[in-house]
Amino acid sequence: MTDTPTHDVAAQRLRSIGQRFTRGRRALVDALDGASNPLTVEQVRELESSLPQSSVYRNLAVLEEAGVVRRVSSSDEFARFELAEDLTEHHHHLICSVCGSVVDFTLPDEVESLVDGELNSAAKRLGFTGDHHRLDLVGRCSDCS
Amino acid sequence: MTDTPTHDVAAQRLRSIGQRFTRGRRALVDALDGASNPLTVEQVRELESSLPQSSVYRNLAVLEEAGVVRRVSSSDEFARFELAEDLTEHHHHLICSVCGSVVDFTLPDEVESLVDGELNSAAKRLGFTGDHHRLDLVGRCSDCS
DNA sequence: CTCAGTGCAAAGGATTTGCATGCCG
DNA sequence: CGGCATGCAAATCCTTTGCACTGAG
Repeated sequence: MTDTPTHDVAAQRLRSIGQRFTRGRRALVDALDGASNPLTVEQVRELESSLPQSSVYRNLAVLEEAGVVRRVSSSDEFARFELAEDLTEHHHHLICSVCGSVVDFTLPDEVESLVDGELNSAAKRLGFTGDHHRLDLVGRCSDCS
Repeated sequence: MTDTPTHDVAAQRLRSIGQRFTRGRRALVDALDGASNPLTVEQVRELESSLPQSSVYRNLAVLEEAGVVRRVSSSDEFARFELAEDLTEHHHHLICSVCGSVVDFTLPDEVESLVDGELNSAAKRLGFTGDHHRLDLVGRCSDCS
């Protein structure tokens, strides 16, 4: 078991910060890898046979630090997590302002390039060092319309 | 006193949801109006002679519901607030991933239109009703570089 | 053996809420 | 007067942390 490319990368990045790729962390990566949207801590725990929440929080923090996982903010009070973009694909989020649900979508490459160019020039102007952009559409999902 | 256009709009929107434009709420609007960036609750309280925090939270919630104020999420655990965009100007945020500070900036109109078009077509495709977009650049501010 | 990882339970901290008082309409 | 707004303090609830235990190397 293991040895999907995602597992390999996760293992390597963890190792590079002196951390192991344990069973619990594998479970987290698998849950996020299998989901098509960012997951809350509770959603992860439902998917992965009730891991203790403290371990989920702790390991998500470790995975985030290793650059395997990214924290996503929505409109509700729950933190959500997804795999880092270089393990998936650059994408954006539709965020429901009523229920907080988050759905992924992508944009054409030309649009991405244009946006990146504009953002970087704005950043430079303001003495900011850009890392990545965050482009979301806030509205209502089909359930909450 | 009062009767800046912003005050008028705020008063009207509050009235439309059956709420008053009280002194405390005026203070919040003034604080946000005077700032060039989104403010945390504590920052608001420093600016406006120590309003009680419960009132700040409660009134920001009311103002948000009235469409006068918008909640902004950063990379830290503090909620930040700014005036609604139609009371200011459409803009974006540079978010420092280290200290959580948020700085406003704008993009050329052509870019905005293009992005909106793309987002709306994606939203339609997914049964989502778009309201507004959120385009931020995450990186490091000059202090945290 | 050693030390990171785990899990439980308790603590932390931003935010919310209950309730008595005060003020605007 | 009547009801919304206020302010204090206490409660909430997501998240973090302390500590003893377990397991991999």
